[in-house]
Amino acid sequence: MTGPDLRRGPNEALGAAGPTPTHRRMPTIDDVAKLAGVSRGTVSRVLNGGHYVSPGALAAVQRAVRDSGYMVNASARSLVTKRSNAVAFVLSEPQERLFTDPNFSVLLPACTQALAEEGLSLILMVAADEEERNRVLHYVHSRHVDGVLLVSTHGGDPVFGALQRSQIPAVACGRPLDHEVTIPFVSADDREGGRQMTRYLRERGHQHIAIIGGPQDTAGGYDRLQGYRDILGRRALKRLTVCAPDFGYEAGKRAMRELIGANPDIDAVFAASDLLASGALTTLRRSGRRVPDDVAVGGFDDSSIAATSDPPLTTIRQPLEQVAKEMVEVLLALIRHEPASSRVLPTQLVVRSSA
Amino acid sequence: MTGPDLRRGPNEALGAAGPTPTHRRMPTIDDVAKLAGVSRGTVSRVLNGGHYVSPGALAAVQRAVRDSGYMVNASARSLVTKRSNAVAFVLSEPQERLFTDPNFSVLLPACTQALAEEGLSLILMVAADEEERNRVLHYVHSRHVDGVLLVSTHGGDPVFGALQRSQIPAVACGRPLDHEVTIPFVSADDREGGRQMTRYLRERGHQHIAIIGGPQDTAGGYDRLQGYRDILGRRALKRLTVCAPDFGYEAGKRAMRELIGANPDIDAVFAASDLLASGALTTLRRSGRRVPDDVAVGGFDDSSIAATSDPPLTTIRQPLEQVAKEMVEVLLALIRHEPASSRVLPTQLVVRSSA
DNA sequence: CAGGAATCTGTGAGCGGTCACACTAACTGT
DNA sequence: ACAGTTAGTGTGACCGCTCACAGATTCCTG
Repeated sequence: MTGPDLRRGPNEALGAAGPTPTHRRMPTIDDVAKLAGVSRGTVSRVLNGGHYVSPGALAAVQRAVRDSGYMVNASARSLVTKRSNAVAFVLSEPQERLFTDPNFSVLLPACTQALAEEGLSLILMVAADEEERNRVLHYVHSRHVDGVLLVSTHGGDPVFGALQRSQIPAVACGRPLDHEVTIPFVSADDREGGRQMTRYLRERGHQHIAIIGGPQDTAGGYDRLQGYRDILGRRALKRLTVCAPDFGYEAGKRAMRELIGANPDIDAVFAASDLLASGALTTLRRSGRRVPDDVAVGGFDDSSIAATSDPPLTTIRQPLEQVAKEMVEVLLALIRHEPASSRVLPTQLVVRSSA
Repeated sequence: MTGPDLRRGPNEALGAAGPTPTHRRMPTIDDVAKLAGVSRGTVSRVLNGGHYVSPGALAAVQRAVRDSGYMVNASARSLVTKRSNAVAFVLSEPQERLFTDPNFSVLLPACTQALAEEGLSLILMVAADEEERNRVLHYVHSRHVDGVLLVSTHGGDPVFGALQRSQIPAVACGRPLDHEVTIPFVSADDREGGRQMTRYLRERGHQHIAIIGGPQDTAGGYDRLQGYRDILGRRALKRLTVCAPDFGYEAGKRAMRELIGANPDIDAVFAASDLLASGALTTLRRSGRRVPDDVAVGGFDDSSIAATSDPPLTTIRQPLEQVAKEMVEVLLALIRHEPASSRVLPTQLVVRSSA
């Protein structure tokens, strides 16, 4: 005997913006069942694919759902299915990165998008310091989320190990440098990208091709430099190489200053990121050199600033939207206990005016 | 890598992946209770503040929690408390904005941070088109989240109305232009900011101060232009005013071209965003004008590009970290059914080299 | 036309917490 | 001494859903 809907306020306001003082109780699956004249089970079946439901019941339930404005209660469902339909996007980096690195600004919405298409939502977490890292780990471990998308460039990040130990489905963005880490990853082919740009600069006839490498404790920084060396071999002199401590604009300015100081007849520079390249551009302009006439500049990422810098940057395109999509794919496979492995996506040379 | 695939049956049914066989069952509150030799209720009390618990029981429970690796199940808790401890960050804008607008890159992590400090997590949602908007609304309405942080600049956004009708706690970033909208908001004082910059340019002795206004269907675009007019009054000639269709770089380039076409003796420009200013810079450089000697340029936002553009931009600082913090404050008040109202934060002139 | 398969439906038993309530025991004040 | 607090505890009733199972139809198919 299920009692009728008592103790609801007399307030029947529906669409109107009428001031409803107390929270109107949300209709439950039982309300819908009663309204449709069927059982809980049937409503549930309709809600989960509609298999084994007669056309009549289906229609009745759908109408009841519409009429009552019913929405399934996520907590109740998660409680029994043990699936939260949410994924954590963990940024295990100092805060500034989110501020400055344009790559996140495309990776993040792309992941949101790809997840949304699968009915999953993205929970953003930043793990800059020890305390935040613990909070994130605690959160993840208590099964708030079905999986983790991990963005951390620097090697030796403790989050990798912790995640790995806890058996939670996780995918990294970019190849983890730490060899102990077996979490699958998705990344662009940084090394080949480095080769592409270096090859291009050499083919354009440049004789003194310098490189502003990224931080060597990141896969991107390391691999791009390797690609450069793959092409130039021993011709890649020490004084043509500077490694920046980060991928940012200021670092690019400084590195470029160092380079022209050490080697004034440089006629080309490959910077390991667009931001570095943009900094290099500034230094070159201030030193009175014209780009690309005196010095050609190549970037990496094809981020938004590549097109808006002056001159627009010739760069290596990282297919970040694709990276996001595949990260989600791999994570989904992991969540479903299907086999999944790391993926490396091809890069592409984008020629603009700077080289 | 994971070992061979041991799934039973090739069933590919939707969501019908069986109960995960390998997962060892997470300890429940009953396990902890048994381990500590107390009842469920006592454990629950410990978990929720520890009031009315004897020191002995407290210690026993804490040890049991530690030993068993227990973590509370969020779904179970949410089911009864009706609180999800999550907040949606809804970006109701075309995708590109997240890509290009540097403001989001500071607002977003700042909100994440502020929420995390209150034990809330941030769920990122992008509502670019009709379909996505419905998905977001559906999500929010089904009480997945306790509240919504809404970022939408353009007036007439249907999300406002929908959110308002549904009685869900919500706070907007930036003043909604639509007068029907009563959702509280937090924003910088755009109008006063516009006055500050215009006043500064006038005080520096500039005679022909133009403005590149933002889109007039956004509060920022509209108010900054009003601020400019507050100072210049009728001296603000039509041919000194151009309104860009968005706050972006390209729009700035184009607008600047229009301005110098219509009025070659412009000696100062106030751009309604740093990105617009940056575009103006490019056009000015190409037209052979020096900044700030020939033309002074003022921006707005004090975003990351302000410091890295060439020359560095004199601009108006929006306290976005503060905006984020106060948005969370207001939202929290709303969630707790405490009174809360909109807040407008002061802006600040930041002098660099461009003006 | 019997009988097995396939379709459709309702029911009860949880999922893992919280919370109100009842109860005990020790501590008050008069 | 007795009632009245107050601290500390256990219990049962949910919260809203899914899922396995059993029962009831209908649909073949030999």
